[in-house]
Amino acid sequence: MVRKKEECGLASRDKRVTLQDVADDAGVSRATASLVVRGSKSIKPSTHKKVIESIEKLGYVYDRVAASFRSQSSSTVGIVITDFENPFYHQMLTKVEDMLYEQQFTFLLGMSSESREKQERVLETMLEHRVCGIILTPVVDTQPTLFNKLRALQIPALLMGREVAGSGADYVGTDYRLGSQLAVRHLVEQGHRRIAYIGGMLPGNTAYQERIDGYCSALQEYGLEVDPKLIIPTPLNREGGIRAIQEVLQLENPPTACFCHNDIIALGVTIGLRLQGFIPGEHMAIVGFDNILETETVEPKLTTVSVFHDQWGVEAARQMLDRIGGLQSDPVKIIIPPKLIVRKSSVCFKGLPNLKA
Amino acid sequence: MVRKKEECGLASRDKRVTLQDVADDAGVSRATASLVVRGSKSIKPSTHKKVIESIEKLGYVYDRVAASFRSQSSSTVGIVITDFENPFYHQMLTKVEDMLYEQQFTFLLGMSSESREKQERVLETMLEHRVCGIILTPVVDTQPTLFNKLRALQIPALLMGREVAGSGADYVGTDYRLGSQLAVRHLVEQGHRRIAYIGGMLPGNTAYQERIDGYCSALQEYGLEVDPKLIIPTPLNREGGIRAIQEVLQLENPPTACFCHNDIIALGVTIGLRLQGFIPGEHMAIVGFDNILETETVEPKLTTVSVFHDQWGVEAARQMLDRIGGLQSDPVKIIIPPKLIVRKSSVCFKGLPNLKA
DNA sequence: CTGAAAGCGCTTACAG
DNA sequence: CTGAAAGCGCTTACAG
Repeated sequence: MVRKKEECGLASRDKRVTLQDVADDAGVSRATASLVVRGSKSIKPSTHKKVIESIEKLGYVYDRVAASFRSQSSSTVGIVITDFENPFYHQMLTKVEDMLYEQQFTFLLGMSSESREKQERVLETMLEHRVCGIILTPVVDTQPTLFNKLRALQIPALLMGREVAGSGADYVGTDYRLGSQLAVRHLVEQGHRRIAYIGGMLPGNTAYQERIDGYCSALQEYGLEVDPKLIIPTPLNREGGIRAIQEVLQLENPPTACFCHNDIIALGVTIGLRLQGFIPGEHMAIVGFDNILETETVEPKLTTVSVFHDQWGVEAARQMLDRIGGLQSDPVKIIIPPKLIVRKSSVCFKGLPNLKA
Repeated sequence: MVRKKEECGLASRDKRVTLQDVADDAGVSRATASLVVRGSKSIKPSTHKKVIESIEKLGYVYDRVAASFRSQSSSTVGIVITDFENPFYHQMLTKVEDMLYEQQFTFLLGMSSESREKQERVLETMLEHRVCGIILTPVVDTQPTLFNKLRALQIPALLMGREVAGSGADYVGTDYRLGSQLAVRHLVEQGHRRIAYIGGMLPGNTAYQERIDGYCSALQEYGLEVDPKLIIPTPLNREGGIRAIQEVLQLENPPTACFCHNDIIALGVTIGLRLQGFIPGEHMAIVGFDNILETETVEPKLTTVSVFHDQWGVEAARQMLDRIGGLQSDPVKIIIPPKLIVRKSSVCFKGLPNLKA
């Protein structure tokens, strides 16, 4: 028996089922089928049913690429993070995913690895994919010109945690200055007079600068002097904390408390103290920043400043959805207030043993 | 002065610059411009230069949606994970992102939250977006029928860490059975005779079942009996570890060592021991599974089974790229051999103090 | 190496 | 509520 090519099993399997096929099968027009697929209310129930049945029968898969293309719209949001290791992103991404998903949006994820060049290329790729919005944790030295193209294409952008002056983008973050003040005030109230700041110092980056400001101003509130020797720059990871505390312990006149840039560093400080034979908390008070999960399970539990990263995700998604919905306004700054979480690491201090022994 | 609408600033800003605009500006045809954009070798350098200049001048952004649509191809891979909290994913995603990015692929990320229904909907959305491949960590009770549609559409799928019998998908994982054997043998060699297994027991899931098998068979190698009371099911998180060790410590005849389903549970066990006044490692030997970063900074450092999750990412990306490239073959199983990493938590045992005191 | 024409699978007015 | 026609911005043969 001779078959025409279109009737061959192989040929038909290679061919995608289209809305036209569904319409033919259901005995309606393509336009009608399209309305059914998109859940229009103005379709007779009996017609709706027929079309749905044909869709199931034929295994039709809606082609969003074609739909986006035709309507020149998009349901894809681009999210660019610096890396996957930082626990900060997990709560944030979980919330953002949840909320965007609810509204039928999908997201493209990119990673900048703290490289300005990679960030630029990732962003360009996302524009090529016609995302309808971008949520970005900018790398440290991001220039405002990065956002020129986004503005020209009228694609809303939202920055997370790090501001870029002149970007014209919305911003979600916290008041790092206040957070640092809360931490340092608490330590002073606990009786500490010499308090180290352990963390990065990247000039021009607000998230860094504000912490230092808060640290200094809180000390000054109590008439305490800022000793530059107690400001210890270090890489923002566990190792950085371990190395920094070794440095601290060798100072002429060591501090009795450490306020750390983030929890990861504070955990490094905890480890580092043990490595040197000290008891974290008892010999040296410690306060972190972020309130990651590990702060509750480390011994001693870590006092920290919670910045509610899950809330950042909620606000970022909400604001982005508003912008995608067409909201026109000047750039918005959403600041989630930080809160001090007091745990054992800052309230069990017994004094430093003689270091020079 | 009367202007035609097309000449208005506003109208032209709303209109996307197309390849035709670039071609017009450069004085070539659209086909030529298309070749330049896609980096064809068969274009005169002078023509290439003219087109590139026009692209920059006009701020042209390549429209991948249109290109994908026309060529009926795709450069987007879908990745579905169960959640963002598990550190397992971080190394894996980092490698996958890197390698796909090198090859000009982008990825859509979805989260199943261990819900079968959500997993199904996320997958459907990805198909609608015409991904060219799917990398999936399936939820525990995933049915092989989930993959029928993928097969019909000839979209390659790859499973990470959990097999689904009959799925027809490629698989990247480790030998959980061997990993458990390595851990338990080590504990027996250290003199332990009563060794608990703390972790989930989800029947039908190979990643779980294989661990139990390895645990039992290693004990039997040494002629030790398997005591069902020492197999403690618990949620796969820190709290689960904390609660499980409390249970263990109340047993009539408690074990002297715990082999844990993963590092997070082992960290919970460590915390739990301290909470009860015991010294982890000295009073109870502990071995984890995964080799996450935290195992090196906890006190005592955690002995664990490394399964090289970064290597999973490399292999998954490589295999997926092969499939996307058209590789036809039966489903492949890529097994990364596990390795025991001995640290302090399993080699400083001094014996359990009298529990019933 | 370049140009003219067709078409990917939808959505969008516009009639009926 | 339904149908016929146009077109989104590219790529793909096919001639020249």
